[in-house]
Amino acid sequence: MIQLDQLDRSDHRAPYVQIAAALREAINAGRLGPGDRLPSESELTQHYGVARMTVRQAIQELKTEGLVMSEHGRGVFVRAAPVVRRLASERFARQHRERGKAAFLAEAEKAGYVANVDSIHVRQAPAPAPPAERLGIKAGDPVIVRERRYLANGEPVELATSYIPVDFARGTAITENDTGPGGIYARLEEAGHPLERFVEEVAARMPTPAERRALQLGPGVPVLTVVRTAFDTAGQAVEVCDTVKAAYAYVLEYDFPAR
Amino acid sequence: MIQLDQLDRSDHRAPYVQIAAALREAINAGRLGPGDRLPSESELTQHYGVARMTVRQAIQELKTEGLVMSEHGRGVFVRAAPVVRRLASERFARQHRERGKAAFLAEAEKAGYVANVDSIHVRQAPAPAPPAERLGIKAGDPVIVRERRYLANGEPVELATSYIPVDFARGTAITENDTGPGGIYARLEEAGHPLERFVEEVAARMPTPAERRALQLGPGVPVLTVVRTAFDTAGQAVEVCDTVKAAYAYVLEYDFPAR
DNA sequence: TAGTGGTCTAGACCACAAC
DNA sequence: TTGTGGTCTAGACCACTAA
Repeated sequence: MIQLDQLDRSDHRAPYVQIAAALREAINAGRLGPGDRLPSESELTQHYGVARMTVRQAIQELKTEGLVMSEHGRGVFVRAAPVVRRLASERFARQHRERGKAAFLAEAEKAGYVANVDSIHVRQAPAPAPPAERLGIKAGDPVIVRERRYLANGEPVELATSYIPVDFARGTAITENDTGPGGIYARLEEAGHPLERFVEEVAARMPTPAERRALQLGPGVPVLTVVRTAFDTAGQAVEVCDTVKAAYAYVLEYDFPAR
Repeated sequence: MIQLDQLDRSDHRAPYVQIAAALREAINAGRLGPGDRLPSESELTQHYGVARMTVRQAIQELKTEGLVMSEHGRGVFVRAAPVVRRLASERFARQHRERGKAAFLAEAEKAGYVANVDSIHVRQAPAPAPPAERLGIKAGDPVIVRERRYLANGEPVELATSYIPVDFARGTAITENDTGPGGIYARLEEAGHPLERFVEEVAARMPTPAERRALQLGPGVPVLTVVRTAFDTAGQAVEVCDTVKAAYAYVLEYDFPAR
């Protein structure tokens, strides 16, 4: 078992807080690396001379912080190091579209991981209020809804839902499962809507149970949400893309002038 | 006490899961609104006929989801709806600095809430590795470290730590508690470092216990982290600002061209 | 002072994983 | 079969809040 300090009974902090701190320190110092198993609950109860519930409370702290995850019958493990992907603002550069690459795939190629898309579901439906507002249409107006899930090295990392007013999608591959080289944005440009700018709204929250399942997230793991609105050169919003990303897998990078 | 179904002993779900589900449903259905107190632990143990730890585990679930927060000696309360603030990219526009406003205060004025800054702590110290790398200096080189906490309407919402190489700060108010009109960036520009661009790296994670205390976050509430690097017109990184924001209080908005 | 949540003990039985 | 974590019981004492 790894080296862990004993409890300091003169410390005003509760024993479970001290135990959690000792384990956290061991992880941060690298004595416990990604994927390593923590000492078992019975080892910890003996080492610290406390009841099992006290040890479990310490571990609960670390789970809530997203540092560790437990596997029934196997043990408690340090969460694997995040495969951090930087999504630079350039990821939507037109040159990628001209070369036939969609943004997620272009980024994957650069960062050296294997990207996949699955669960593609395309349908026409009435627009929900939040995307309708951003598109400048009325809630309930018909839109093409494209849902898909992105995987990196086989792990699900992002859920995305795009909303495109039917008028902009008619007669294009946007209504197909496979949108062809360059993806949705290439098709919109061909259809007379050259893109000028994007607006992204970034926030974070805890996932819903459905999102937890789809992204295979343990408890205590937050998600990043990004709502991107694409505008054409006429200033018209042509697409809203609502994404939910596993927070551990992403760092979003933005570059902007000081003016 | 509000209406709650009894346990279903034929249900395969654990009692604490059923109790959590019943309380969650009461919140979502509006029988328990924001700020309302949940039934006390003793009321719930009697109602469901279970041990106190079982009830506490159910409440722990809801805390992890960010639905409720507990107050020692008072009770467990449904969390109030978030007050969302948008921080547009323009918040660092030079015009604000010229008018003598720092970014946070300029944003507050626009959005109509009362902003405060407290716990300002300024010191000189060796640079930790992450900011040093972004500043293009060696870890351990001396930097001015400015720590502060931002409050909106009296609630703490953000912790910020800035790192400025001593060479850029010498002889300026950057080493003072009060940096004067326009803040750090105005002083850097006066000192011969006109700002050209910013890079922000955005991510989300669960807070550390210290961050939880400083931001008065319940367990199960994530934070947004933003690391901003400021570059002058010579392409030199002149400041790194590391911020931790209460996720419920922020939506970050970015605007960028399609190129 | 009464009621609330916070922490802790010392057991118990169960489900799951690995040998 | 052994060891792991998951769930639960029935108590205990403490710290905080409000009347």
